[in-house]
Amino acid sequence: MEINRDLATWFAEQVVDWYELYGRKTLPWQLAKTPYKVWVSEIMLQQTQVATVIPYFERFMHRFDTIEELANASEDEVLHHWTGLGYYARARNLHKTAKIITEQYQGVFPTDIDEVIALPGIGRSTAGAILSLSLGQHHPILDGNVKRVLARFFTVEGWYGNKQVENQLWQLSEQITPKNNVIQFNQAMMDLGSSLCSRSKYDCEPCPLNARCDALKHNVVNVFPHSKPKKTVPEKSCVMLIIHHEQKLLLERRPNAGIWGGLHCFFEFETNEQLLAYLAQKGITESPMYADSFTHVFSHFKLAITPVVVNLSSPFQQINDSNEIWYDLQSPPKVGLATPTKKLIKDFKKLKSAIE
DNA sequence: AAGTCGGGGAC
DNA sequence: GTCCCAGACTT
Repeated sequence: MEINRDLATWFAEQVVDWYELYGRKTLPWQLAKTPYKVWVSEIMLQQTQVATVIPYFERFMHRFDTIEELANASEDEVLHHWTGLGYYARARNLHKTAKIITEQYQGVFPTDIDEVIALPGIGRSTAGAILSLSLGQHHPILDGNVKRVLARFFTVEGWYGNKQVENQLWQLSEQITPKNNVIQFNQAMMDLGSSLCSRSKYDCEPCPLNARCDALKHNVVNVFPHSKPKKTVPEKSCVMLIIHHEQKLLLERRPNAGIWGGLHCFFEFETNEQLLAYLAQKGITESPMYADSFTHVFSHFKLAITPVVVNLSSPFQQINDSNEIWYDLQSPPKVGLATPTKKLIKDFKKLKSAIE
């Protein structure tokens, strides 16, 4: 879709002028801006709202104040600072990339867009955001906010999870992004998308683009962007084994591939029979105690979890699996925890007294 | 092109 | 309850 040049110029001017008056300028990653800060913020902000990110960002930057500091940390500690944010591959890729930058770029964040896109966890939009926002380089971006503004302004049909639709939106973003004032423009598009042009609570009256917005003109703002075709989410169930001995709980580190990759969790079994077989195989004779199950909800399925507590009278002689740790309730180790694990640890005393 | 990967906030 | 959010990666 080819955009009229005058329209593109007008669009950019409107957006930049609006930013000067109403845009966000004092978010934690906007103060004393560096590529490192913008990079960390962009990764945290993937599929995650600004308000949720802010406290995580502050803690993360306080602990890892340079790329080198991050590169030298253990993956467990990085995941520890990510606990509760979700999409844990983001944290592992962030750590991996910090090592690459330290080793291959002398600790300096690369400034070539193709080199940046080649880094783990950074795609075209995030790379464009980092280099434009921190260094003023001329790159278009296409996050959820920009997609929504463009889909409405140009009434782009179809769900933008679809590749065809996304390509079309990229072409629009390329044409609309101005050579001058890229920093203000890109930031403004995200601000606009998350405020006046939000999905449900949009407010067109004060919008700087309302004079020429196609969706507004045809009174169809509410149906753009077209939403994702829905389907029912599957429900699964599992049993989580909490092995307990003298204020210590046994956890295992999960493989990086799959759900909760790299995080520490209780032993998870699909069925109670599998759990009992495991106890028998380990020679554990103390009887398991069953607590009330609860449901943990993911984007793509639900998981009904039944906690099972076993009080060991004497601990295993040795832990021969390096992925297993005794989690000391008195002095908790800094490792990544899945949210249900964190909840179970927090509620452990209550849980225990309820079933004994 | 479709599926995977989280958790929380808004409604 | 539903939907969505400053997406990237695997298959």
